[in-house]
Amino acid sequence: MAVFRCLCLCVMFLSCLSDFFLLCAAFMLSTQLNYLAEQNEVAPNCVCLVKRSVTNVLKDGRPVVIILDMEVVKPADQVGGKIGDPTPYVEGEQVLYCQSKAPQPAAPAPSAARPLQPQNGGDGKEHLLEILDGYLHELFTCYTFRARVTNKSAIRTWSNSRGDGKLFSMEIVDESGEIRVTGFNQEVDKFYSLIEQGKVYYISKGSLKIANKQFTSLKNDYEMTLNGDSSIIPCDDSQDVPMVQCDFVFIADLEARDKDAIVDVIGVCKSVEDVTRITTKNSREVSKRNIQLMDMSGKTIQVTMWGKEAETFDGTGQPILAIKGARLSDFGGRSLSTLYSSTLMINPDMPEAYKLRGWYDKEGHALDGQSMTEMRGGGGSGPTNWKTLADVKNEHLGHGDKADYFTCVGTIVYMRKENCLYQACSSKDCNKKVVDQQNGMYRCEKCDKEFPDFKYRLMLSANIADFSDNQWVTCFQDSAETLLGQKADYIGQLKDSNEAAFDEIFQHANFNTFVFRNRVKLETYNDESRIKVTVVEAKPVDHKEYSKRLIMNIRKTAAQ
DNA sequence: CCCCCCCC
Repeated sequence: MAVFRCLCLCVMFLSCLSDFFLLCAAFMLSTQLNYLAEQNEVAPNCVCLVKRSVTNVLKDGRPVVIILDMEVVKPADQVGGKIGDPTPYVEGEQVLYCQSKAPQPAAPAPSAARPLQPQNGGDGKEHLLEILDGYLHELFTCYTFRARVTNKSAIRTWSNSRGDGKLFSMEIVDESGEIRVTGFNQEVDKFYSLIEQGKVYYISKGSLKIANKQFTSLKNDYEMTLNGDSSIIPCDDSQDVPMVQCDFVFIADLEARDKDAIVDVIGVCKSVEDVTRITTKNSREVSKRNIQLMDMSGKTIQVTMWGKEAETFDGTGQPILAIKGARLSDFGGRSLSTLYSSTLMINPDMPEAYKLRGWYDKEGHALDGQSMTEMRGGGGSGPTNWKTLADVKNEHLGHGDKADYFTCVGTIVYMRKENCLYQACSSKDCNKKVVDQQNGMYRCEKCDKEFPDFKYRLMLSANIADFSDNQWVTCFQDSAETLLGQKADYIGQLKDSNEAAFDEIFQHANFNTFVFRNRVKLETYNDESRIKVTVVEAKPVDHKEYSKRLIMNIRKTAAQ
């Protein structure tokens, strides 16, 4: 079996080298072809047959073609100068470039074995496009790809007005690029069980169709459909066929991407939530797990994974996670969700993964990261949403339907001693304020009971400040005890017995600095709206982590 | 010829 190891791309390169209209700017011989240059076989105006090649696009749009296999069919000295009138390749003008426009209806395809002949006349370029287009279709129906299956879907059935059936799809990659391949009905029966993800196959005689970019992150304008003539044969000698190709987007850059974009991302799995079961709108039950992914931009984003992947995902040791083909959502600003078609790779053997691992173990681990996903109404597990007190006001946090949560570093500048303690129901788990019956009994409305005793609980109003602003906040029991450095019952005892010692606690606690996690919500009483900030948690400042975050922010500001 | 992809 003759095996041509190339995708459609090579047709363009045939044209670039052999036709009379187009001239590509940069060709490079791959190292195994160095001998051609060393033996002076490749010289200006020689005629070459390009058998295999890959292409890259430079930042300025110029294509660079790397030739993997090539034969000099006519030495330069037998050609006698330049042939025709080549013009520079202009982005977007060529059909056969892998990121180019869709093919027009195919012209009669020339034989793949026959060299492409130039046509005379002024409409040569358009005519050429038609011929090239024919070549493209020809390739798909004649040529054999030797490619690695990087993703294989489950078998799915459909039923709609146009009929019903079953299908599967897979993603394949070779040295020239990647493409999605779909098989329907009989092809499912014929090939599905043969295909193993990660393995290499000879795949031949597919049909060509235009890819719908809405559903794929693959870098190909085309897709292949298997048909009755198609064959798929396992390939044992497959070391040289590349692994999955990713085009990673920095997490920080996801801000600028469109909602619903399909993207490739890589990051450290910074934290993992427990798996949960949810019921969809179609009353289907599915497992779900959120993780926070962080990369070297110091940004984190929430990634939701589903089903078996959610159930089996193991985030211990904070692995590197690469996802090819995740969907960008605008939930919480920006978040990601995996699709059925996503490829998840844990600690993949990729340079990006090693770089991230090194960075994270050295410095990244100490960062909380700035999240692209703003969690609203989240309890304890969301990402840290660092804000200055000025940010809280400028960004109108808490003005939405649900409360907002933010974290700040704040210094206590004042605490109200008045009414900081209240007498609470003494029964376990009831913290309701009791009414002193003035007869030695305390009544709890919630429990609808009278008790001979009560417990002191704290509800402390504090004014905290950072460099940008200050803010009144309310602390309940645990956070108030943290701020005051004493237990509520002890503070209560002192209040009744030793006012000087009670005052001393407040003196001592003033001007201490904490990390505050806060809930903020607009509250309205007596037709007056004001922001109410409640401290959810107060903890000591981790100065090492705080310093690293400040340095990161300085770097970021300096880079702007 | 599918393209469903979930929940907050």
